[in-house]
Amino acid sequence: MSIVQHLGKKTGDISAILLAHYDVHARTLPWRVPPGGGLPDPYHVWMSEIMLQQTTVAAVISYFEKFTARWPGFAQLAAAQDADVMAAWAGLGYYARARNLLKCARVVVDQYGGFLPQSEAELLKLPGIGPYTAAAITAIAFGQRAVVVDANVERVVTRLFAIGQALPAAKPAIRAAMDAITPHARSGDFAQAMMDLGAGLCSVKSPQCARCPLAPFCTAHQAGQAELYPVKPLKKDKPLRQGTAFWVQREGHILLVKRANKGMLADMRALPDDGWTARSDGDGQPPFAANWQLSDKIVQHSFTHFTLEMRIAVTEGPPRADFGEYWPINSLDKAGLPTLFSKAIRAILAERRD
DNA sequence: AAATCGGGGGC
DNA sequence: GCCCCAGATTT
Repeated sequence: MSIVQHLGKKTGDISAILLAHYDVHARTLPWRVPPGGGLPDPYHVWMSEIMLQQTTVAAVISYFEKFTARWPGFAQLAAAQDADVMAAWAGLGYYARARNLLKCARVVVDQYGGFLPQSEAELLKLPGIGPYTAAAITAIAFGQRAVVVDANVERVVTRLFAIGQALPAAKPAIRAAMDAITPHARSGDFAQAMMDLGAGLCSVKSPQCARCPLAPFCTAHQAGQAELYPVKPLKKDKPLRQGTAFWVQREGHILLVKRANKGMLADMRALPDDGWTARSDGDGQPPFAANWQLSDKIVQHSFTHFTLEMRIAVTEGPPRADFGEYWPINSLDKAGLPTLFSKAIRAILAERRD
């Protein structure tokens, strides 16, 4: 018997009860309008959904405010300088999203008259918009029914129906179950209600089933095993890589470079480095011959699939490098550097204060 | 199907 | 320290 058949007539009860709960308990977020307040601005929905990919609400809020204040709509964003957008995204991570954000805004302006297409299939063709984001925009911004599945929904649904298959193999079953409980009216609110539930009561570690409006429907809870779902795949161990970054100082400025347009931290402004990657250590070779002094400070930074220990070599005065740009030390916070290099700079400046 | 791609918050 | 997060894209 399939999950959908097993649900029977309870599917409507789940959405009705959860929506009633959402009407009272919805989180207030900058990209939302209160329940019953009509549809939000599609530009805001799109912007928030891109920023929220694999990123917590708490980390996104200030970036959302900054971006929408500086670029209030698709037209303004499409006209922005690439480097300005990349710098504004600095610190949020997954920088391919920033490049795709800009690409997408330009496609919307050039090919869609400045408005997002309203069909899920058409949204799916746009840069940076995958199955989750296309469904979320369709439901939340345009009020059309769509089946929205993110990590919160995966957790809530696997618990509701005790789906014991491991991720990612469980995804088709999860989607089928979400499809079965998604209402035709207010499917956007329903999706957000499921996400609020996953971010709050139905948490990873210690779910608060006693306060959950869906507890009467929840198979995992009834078995006292909510925290066992979803079943995750074993994760591989992260390698430790060694690398070096180079601090080239001249007359109150330091040398910054633009990283390659592929791979780690692509297109971002950065300190020169010795070519470290996720797969191999750097070669330790500086960008040019000089009197290099190796700092005692070592920056440790953990990425998704490896950890980097980065040493910092310092040189001052001539020779002048014939590449990159010299940036004023006292405004390095405005250079738009990824966190790894911000850490390195803080380390050197702290060393000098000591 | 598996690997790649950041960073911070929670515990 | 480890786990996770409003995933998409490439390999």
